[in-house]
Amino acid sequence: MDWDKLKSFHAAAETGSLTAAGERLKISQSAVSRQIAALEDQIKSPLFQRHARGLILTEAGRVLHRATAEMASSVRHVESALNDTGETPHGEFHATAPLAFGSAWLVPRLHHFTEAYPRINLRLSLNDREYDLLTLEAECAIRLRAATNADLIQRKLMKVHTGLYASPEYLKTHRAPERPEDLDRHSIIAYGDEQEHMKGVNWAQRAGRDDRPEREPILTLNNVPAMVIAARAGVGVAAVPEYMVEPNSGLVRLLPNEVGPHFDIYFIYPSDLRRSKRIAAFRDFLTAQLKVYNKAA
Amino acid sequence: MDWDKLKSFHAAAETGSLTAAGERLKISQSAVSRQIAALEDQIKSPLFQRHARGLILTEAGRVLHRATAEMASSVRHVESALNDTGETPHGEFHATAPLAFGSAWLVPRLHHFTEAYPRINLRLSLNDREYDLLTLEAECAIRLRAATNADLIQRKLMKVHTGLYASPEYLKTHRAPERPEDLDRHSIIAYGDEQEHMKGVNWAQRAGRDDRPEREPILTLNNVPAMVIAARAGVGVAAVPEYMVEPNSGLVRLLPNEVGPHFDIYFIYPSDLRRSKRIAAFRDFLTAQLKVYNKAA
DNA sequence: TCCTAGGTCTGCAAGAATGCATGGGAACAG
DNA sequence: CTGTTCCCATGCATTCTTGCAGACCTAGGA
Repeated sequence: MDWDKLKSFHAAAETGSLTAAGERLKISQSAVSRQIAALEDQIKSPLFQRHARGLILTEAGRVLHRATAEMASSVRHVESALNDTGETPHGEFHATAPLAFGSAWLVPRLHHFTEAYPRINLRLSLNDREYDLLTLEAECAIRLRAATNADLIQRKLMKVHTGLYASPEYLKTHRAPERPEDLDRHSIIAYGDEQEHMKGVNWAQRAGRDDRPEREPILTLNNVPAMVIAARAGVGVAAVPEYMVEPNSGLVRLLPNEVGPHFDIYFIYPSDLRRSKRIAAFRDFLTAQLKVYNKAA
Repeated sequence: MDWDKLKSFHAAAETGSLTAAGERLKISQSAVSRQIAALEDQIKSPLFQRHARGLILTEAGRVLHRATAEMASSVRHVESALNDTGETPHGEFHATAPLAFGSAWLVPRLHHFTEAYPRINLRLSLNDREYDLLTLEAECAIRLRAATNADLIQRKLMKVHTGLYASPEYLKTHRAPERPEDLDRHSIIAYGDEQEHMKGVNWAQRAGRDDRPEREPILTLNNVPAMVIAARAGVGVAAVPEYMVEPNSGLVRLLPNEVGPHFDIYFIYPSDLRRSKRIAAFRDFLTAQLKVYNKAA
């Protein structure tokens, strides 16, 4: 059985299309098509149902996909391990972070990392879904939730508070609230998504409402940076983590003495990579930047 | 990273030579050479020390080999699983058995299996080393020792007794013993190997010696079928399992009323393959043949 | 109903990997 | 010390795979 064909099959199974698989593998779609045809020929049974919008795995395809997923995981592990030879950390390094934290806090500080470790090729996936660290879908993650798996090592980075923000222009027409109850006469920008665990930030809807039902938001977004943009554009009041708002960013903090909801941010990586120089480098970078950030606050 | 090249590397790492790897993969040695050169190029570090008699893995090579071994295991698992679709058992099937039991007992009965399951392509490895069933180095094994791993399912096939045998020609010059002590004046054919666990059969050296040291064998072999051949050729007295000697095989059983050492024979397979039709077929064949064999005895 | 978008399959020329034959080096036996 | 035997590396003709371009199919919207 031809391992390269299995690799092509794997890419097709993951992406759900021969075209996308070809792009991922940097070969043509026709090559993928023929490789998979050859595989199907060999095991004398189709691996995909060809559908007008892409591919659906057959039963045999699912069986094969489980195996190729293991193989892909092995490959990623060994690539990671081989990048940990030598003195200085180097090689491709794949990290992931939540969209909001990543774009607002992490990315503006990343140059400190890239300058300190020029031989590391960082690939940062900003994405709120949880990558599977055990199969090294990513080598480390910054997450808003602690991991439960014992094979993952985690370290709490910081506790984050949520603040209420609005633009000065908005506040010209809506007087700034003095007590949480005053939010009743404000336009609320809310966070909303399928992902329940992000709901913790919707403080603006609850603050000062006690037993009364939540306020109806005027705008619901599934993207925290977009909430900040909306607030800055004068749409209304948004409750977002403090790190989303730089000191002179043109947003005014409302009810600064109210303690909003808070949550923790974790740095997580598989215990296999305990000795990884690249992980250590990234961890050191994070803690150093946190120190600076906390001192400024 | 090119999975086919990893396959070539794996074959080279396992066989210890590019030439042998080429033979196993049915490609030329030069192709293997170049694929591995390409890999070494990619990770910028050699995978083998080229030696006049073959290859020795470097540190990086060992790391990579662990990964490719996992991949190879995944491939074998999925090949096995894909062969278990459909109604009738079919496909390649790899079993292993001890050399002696396999050649003397199993092989003469195999035609019943091959005739009953013509769509199974049986590959039987007669070998006293223990194949790793968990990585499907073989799909099932007949062994003289119980397995300790919980992921292996085992079933005791039979209890085997050891008998003392010599040829009629030999007995013309050496009177047949009437008591175990009489073996002192006989030539002993012994079993000896690095593998300690096979030593149980060396009854001929101990029988009737109580506290006295064992008899010195006149010939030591690491191959039980060869012991039978030696006994048949009149070299001396050999203690071998009963199944090694067919009723009218030209060997005489000595001291038939003495109970020699005995051991158990197990049929073992990984619990993953609990539902494998091919395993079930082989197990059924074995139990059916055992029934016939025990009835005859 | 037709058109578009997104996807897969196929013919043909270009390009990459293969096999063969050869060269060279290291171990081992005589 | 020399011949022999295993090995691995490399040049060249060949084969196989790839990429490109276009045909074809189906779902969904105008």
